[in-house]
Amino acid sequence: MDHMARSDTRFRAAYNQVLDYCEGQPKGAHIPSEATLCEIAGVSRTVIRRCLSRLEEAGIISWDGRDKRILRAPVAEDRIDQPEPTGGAEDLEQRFLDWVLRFDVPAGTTLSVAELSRTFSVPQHELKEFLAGLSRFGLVSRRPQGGWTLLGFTKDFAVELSDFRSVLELHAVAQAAEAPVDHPVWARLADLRDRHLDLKARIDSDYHAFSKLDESFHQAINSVVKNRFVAEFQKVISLIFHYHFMWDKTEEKTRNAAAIDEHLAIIDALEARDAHAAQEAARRHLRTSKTTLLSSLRHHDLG
Amino acid sequence: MDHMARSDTRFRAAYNQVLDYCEGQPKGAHIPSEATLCEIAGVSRTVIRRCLSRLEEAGIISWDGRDKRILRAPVAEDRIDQPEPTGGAEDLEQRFLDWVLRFDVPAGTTLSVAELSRTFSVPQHELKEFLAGLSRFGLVSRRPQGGWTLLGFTKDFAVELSDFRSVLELHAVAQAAEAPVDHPVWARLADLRDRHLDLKARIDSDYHAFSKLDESFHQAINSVVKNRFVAEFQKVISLIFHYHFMWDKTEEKTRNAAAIDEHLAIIDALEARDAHAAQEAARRHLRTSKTTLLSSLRHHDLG
DNA sequence: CGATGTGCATTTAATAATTAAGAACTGTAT
DNA sequence: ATACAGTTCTTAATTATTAAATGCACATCG
Repeated sequence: MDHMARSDTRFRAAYNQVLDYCEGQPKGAHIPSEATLCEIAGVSRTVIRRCLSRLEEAGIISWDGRDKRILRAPVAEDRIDQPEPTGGAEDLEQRFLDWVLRFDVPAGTTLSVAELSRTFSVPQHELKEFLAGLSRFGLVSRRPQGGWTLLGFTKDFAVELSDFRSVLELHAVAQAAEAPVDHPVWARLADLRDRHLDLKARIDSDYHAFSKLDESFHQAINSVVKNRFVAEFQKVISLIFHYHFMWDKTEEKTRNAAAIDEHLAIIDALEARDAHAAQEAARRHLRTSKTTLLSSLRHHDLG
Repeated sequence: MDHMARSDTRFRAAYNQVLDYCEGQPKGAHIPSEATLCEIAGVSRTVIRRCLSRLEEAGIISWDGRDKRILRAPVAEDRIDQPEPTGGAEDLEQRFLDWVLRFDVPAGTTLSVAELSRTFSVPQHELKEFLAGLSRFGLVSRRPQGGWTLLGFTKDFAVELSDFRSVLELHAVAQAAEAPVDHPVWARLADLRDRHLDLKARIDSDYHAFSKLDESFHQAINSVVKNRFVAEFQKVISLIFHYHFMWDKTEEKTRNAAAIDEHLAIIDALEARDAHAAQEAARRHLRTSKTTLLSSLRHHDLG
């Protein structure tokens, strides 16, 4: 137990789960087969056998071959502490992009795995995998001397991202216009129209609320396209646009008020099933978004 | 020298490079500063100092502080062997997709890093990074018990891939139709037209040659779009389509003859600067491709 | 005998430990 | 005052170690 290589999280969780099972059983009851316990806990037999060993040691069960019986009911002290409630390892993507944009990490910066590992408290190998994934989107690239370089967030990057977004979103709008009347998108759009009108009425005070509404709107439009590639890209795209608009506070009120009208125009055209008008409205809106993203980069002295 | 952790490839290369330098110098000559040698070899001072130590041990130079002189000319035996000429680590992507399609690895197969590491003779951590990258494209996903699952190459996957390809390629065609007269794409298209007509004339015997021509054609079309995201995806898309057509031999001759005509129709429309006709021709061709991809899956008993 | 279950051995994956390489800081001789 | 070497500290690639998964042979019970 000195130098642990791989974490025994799986064992700990399984052990507690088996304890849960034991609690529901009366003293002297037979315990099901190892394989059955595997299915209950969702782990391999190796782990279950470790659990049984420990249960025997703790005097909670007797175990001799296939004869396993409950000796006493488990108490609170029998449980094993679950270390680290996966505090940091989860939404690394969000946190990473947040960090890049919040601190205006400039393009060309070399990212060190060790340093990132500390700031995000995530094991190094997970970060390596994460960066490898990002490199597929052209956001980072490996340096010949080792390490990684942040490529994104130049002017070129923003232009290409915007253009790509336009391609995807115009396609989504075209699909939406053809959606059958009972498609869930129509209910979502009706709801979104109300929320847009609502916000428009109180835009002077609540213009900050637009950011969330914007995300919902674009999500609704893109939900019409059932495509894993589109979905994956959409995640990155929406993150970047979303964050940039959050940090760029110049003329936020005017900008958001204008965007609301642009959204409404798209909804109008879609509900009228006017595919051509919807395309045009969407094109207009995407053009505005692109301009905003570019100007926000300029304010941050990038590109 | 017992258990090496990190490879000393860099040192070996640098050492030989410094030997090269020494060969050009007369006996007794002074050797430039460590920093200068760094620039010559393109490595850090740490490596250069290791080189100097070894050169001193080998009796090739004398080294006392900044006083470094050549004692004797290096001979062939002084060189260090350059291990492994990076035999396998390079185009892993090609080899992996090739492997999947060649052996019809079915969707849902669990891929073990250890096994893949052996079959491709690539270090495990590189494979992990590679798979992490692929997961961004929805081709594989991590299993909770560890390991990875191959997701792609189901019917759904093929449909979504084809649709996504259509979106990108129709956009590219639209861009191409608007390209200025001096754009290099026109020369490429003219050349492609000739090669298509040439192949069409001898299709009965040389229909195998179409595969390469197809790739060139789609590459030319997409070259108009300067976008890193499009380019990255195009790589995967073209690989998958390309390989599938290579393995699916049913009615290859008829299929290729038809595709040639479809390509020519697109070229005709583009050269006439008729954007609408080009879109329609491209749409027709993409529809055929999709059907072919789907039927090839059916022949392989997938989906 | 067949089905189900266990014991044991092997294989795989996560993570720590190790070592080469990189980079910065410091003193010193020219 | 400055270019250089000595030193120390960091970082990244790779091996080693341990937890977990898997596969096979044998046992036990109906």
